[in-house]
Amino acid sequence: MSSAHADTTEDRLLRAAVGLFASQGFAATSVRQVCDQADANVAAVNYHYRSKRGLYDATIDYARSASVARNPWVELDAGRDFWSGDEPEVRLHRFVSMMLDHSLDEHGRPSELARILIHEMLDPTEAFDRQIEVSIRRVLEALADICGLVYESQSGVTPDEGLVDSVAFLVSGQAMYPALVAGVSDGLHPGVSFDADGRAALADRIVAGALALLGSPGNGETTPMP
Amino acid sequence: MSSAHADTTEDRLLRAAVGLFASQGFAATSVRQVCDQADANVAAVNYHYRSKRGLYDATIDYARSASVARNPWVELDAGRDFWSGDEPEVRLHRFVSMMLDHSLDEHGRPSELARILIHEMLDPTEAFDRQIEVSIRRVLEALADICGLVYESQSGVTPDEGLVDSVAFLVSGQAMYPALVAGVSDGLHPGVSFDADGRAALADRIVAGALALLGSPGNGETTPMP
DNA sequence: TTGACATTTAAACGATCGTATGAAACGATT
DNA sequence: AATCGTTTCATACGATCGTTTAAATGTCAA
Repeated sequence: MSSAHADTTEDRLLRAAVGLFASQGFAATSVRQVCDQADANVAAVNYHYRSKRGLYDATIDYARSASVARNPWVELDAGRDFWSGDEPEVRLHRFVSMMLDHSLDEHGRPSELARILIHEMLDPTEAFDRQIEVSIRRVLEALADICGLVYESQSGVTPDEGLVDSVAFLVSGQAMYPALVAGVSDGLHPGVSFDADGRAALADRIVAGALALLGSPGNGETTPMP
Repeated sequence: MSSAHADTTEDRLLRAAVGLFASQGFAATSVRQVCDQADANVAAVNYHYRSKRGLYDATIDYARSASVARNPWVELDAGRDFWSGDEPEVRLHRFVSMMLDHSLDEHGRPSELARILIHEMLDPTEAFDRQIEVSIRRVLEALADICGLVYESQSGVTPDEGLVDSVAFLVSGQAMYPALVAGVSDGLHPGVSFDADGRAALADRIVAGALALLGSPGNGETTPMP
């Protein structure tokens, strides 16, 4: 498989920018840094993207497209009905796994998109209101929706919104945290790995904890098998 | 009690720096920004702290002292024996509450120390190896220690390190996440609040999830004791 | 080959960066 | 009042910032 990057100046700029913006944020990354790493002239950024912020906007779209290409958000586009054939617990597990797959790349390193999102949450730029917030909110709302279905299916009554929102919040924190710590995790958290196996174990435990909070049917009972 | 900030130039520099470094990080914060906000001359930083990084180091110590003064890490200094009179579950709950109190200030806003730590985890400077990593690791090790005690007290056997490390990791993620999202949380997570009541509810649920993973006796029947 | 257009280039713009300098202002001790 | 060490000040250094300009180069239809 030839992943065959295009080698236009625009693409080289984007590929350099996504790494630098992800690791340093917008303000701390200089146009010259990007151009040096992309083997491009300093003026290339302003020619192809109008300004540094134009490049940043394009970089966010690029990072998101790449992340979605590797790992589509099937639950988001499908709405509440698409997966209705599956039990809510299974849907929750798959959704958490997807969140982890968006937070970490295939090598267990933090994904560039996730790092950009974290930078924007820590120190928002104008891109937050324009591009970031909406996409994050869609994920969180879908997650809360699934948590509500889990609650509903286990207790039979309409969900307690406070509990469901809290659980969705805690689950999203657990799924986002690896993207924050994986970059320096050689030192911290020596007992946790973020490769495919580690991610699967993590997803299992995040879901187990969430199910317990949402009123799991029992510890010793059978849990749904995928 | 007169919290009576000293009004020396050094203190004004520190108080301005802790806010700016917390919200923008080291690289994106300029010396002139700090001096303007502190009503000090541009040369004041280099006179009192040798360099921008000298100010940054002093700022980290200042933020940590302030955080510890508001909320001491009793579990950290006490080691394994001090609280041995309490049940491990109680110790875990108190420790999680302390982590949340270090992540958020009294108004439910992200604490400055926590934001500096997150910036350092996201984009480490030399201060990470020199000051940050050790202090984070002490907290995480204490947390893992308590999780191990919980596991031990509930299953009666020596802890499974993989499970205990994972739970400690997930708990730390849940306790750190509010510091990341509280700054922009007016939009995201509308159903979750970070005031005193919200924090208490959060701590309850984090602990409940952790206990479920560590094998809580409470849900169904007690797990067999050898 | 010529002409029209797209892209790249070297060079420079003013602004701001971290830092350094030397003189002025200050406070405490003779 | 004179002196000395400490702190603040205006100012400036070289480097780098984002951005702009005009000329050089590449591309391709006519």
